[in-house]
Amino acid sequence: MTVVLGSLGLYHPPTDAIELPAVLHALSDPQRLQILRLLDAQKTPVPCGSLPLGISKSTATHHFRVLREAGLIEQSPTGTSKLTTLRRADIDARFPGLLELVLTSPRELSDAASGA
Amino acid sequence: MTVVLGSLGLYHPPTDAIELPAVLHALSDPQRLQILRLLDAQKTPVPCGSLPLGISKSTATHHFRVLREAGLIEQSPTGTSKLTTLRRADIDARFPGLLELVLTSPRELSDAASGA
DNA sequence: TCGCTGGTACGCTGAATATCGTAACATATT
DNA sequence: AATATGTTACGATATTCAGCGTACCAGCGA
Repeated sequence: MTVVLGSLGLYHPPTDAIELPAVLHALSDPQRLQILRLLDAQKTPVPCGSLPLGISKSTATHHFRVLREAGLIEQSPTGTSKLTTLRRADIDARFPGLLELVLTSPRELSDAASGA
Repeated sequence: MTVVLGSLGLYHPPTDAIELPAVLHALSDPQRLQILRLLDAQKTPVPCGSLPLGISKSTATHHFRVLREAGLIEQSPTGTSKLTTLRRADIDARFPGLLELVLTSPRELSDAASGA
């Protein structure tokens, strides 16, 4: 029996089911924060694999799933790849200002590098 | 400006060293979110143990430490207890709007907390 | 001094998670 | 059909973390 791989089973929480702890948890990982910033910078649907992340493909998949299940991104299968977009409107509707705040906040990496 | 709040041994990050991932991680736990909401409601320095949390003393200590080391609360030893306050001004200075947003966001956590 | 009380330190456990490599799968192209 | 590309599933590992109990420490009051 062949296992049905998830083309059809991509869970996206509806807007009003996006939960704060899950969102904050998803945002609390620097890697995922970076993904969101890249997505925001691109402002264009991109395949998962086209972002300059220094991690393996499986790890990337993991992070994208966390982001998707938290309601932060949308992934729509298109051809061989999966176009990923920020659910900006949904997040803004649910937690106004959060995304803006997180994307534009001081970059912890540069702060740490400056020798605090 | 290395301002050490509180007294010896209790680490409090200076305002400009409060880091986003740490803050978001601290906020991503419903229990800790609840603590912050209670602190915000009290608006008065309270001993750690005087909040109606359904957890053990050691667990409470753990959560308070996470919050303190993330820069979200200040704990100053006073007599036998430790007065705890929200570092509202510091958090607002560093991440404007975040605290307000988190404290006033939809309370889906009451559902989760009632079952556990 | 002796207790009482608020809080911490330590050790532990079970669960979650960040990471990887490898294998498998879906779609498009040849 | 065969292949190439993009992504996911699976299995494994190491780390983190929430939670607890117990023992302990620091002040305060008797």
